Amino acid sequence: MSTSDTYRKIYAVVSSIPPGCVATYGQVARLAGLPGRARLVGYALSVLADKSVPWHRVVNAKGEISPRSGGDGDFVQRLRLESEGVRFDSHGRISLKLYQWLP
DNA sequence: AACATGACCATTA
DNA sequence: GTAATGGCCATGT
Repeated sequence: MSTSDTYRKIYAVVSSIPPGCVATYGQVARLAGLPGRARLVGYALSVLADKSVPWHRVVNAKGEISPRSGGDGDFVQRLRLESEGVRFDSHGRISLKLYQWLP
């Protein structure tokens, strides 16, 4: 098993998140067979450049968008989610109770 | 090989 | 509600 396989597994799980739903980093890690490696999910997405992967549907455990080093990333993520029907509350957070993906 | 960094999470106080 | 701590591991210097 090489590291690329691990990344592909993560991308596969993220790609399987249905529109209008979100998943947390820890959740993606678990579904990818990597319990406790939530940080790798974040890292995998940070180096991701594949537009076919809906990375914007992945948020942190607080239901908030994680700030990133890139430029417009966090801003674009919010716009994309709202475009899919996901609503944010006054605190800029998502109601996981309503939108979290339950496979 | 060692060290620092990073789109994180859960627990504890 | 906030703050600090430990665990996780790929990448680049």
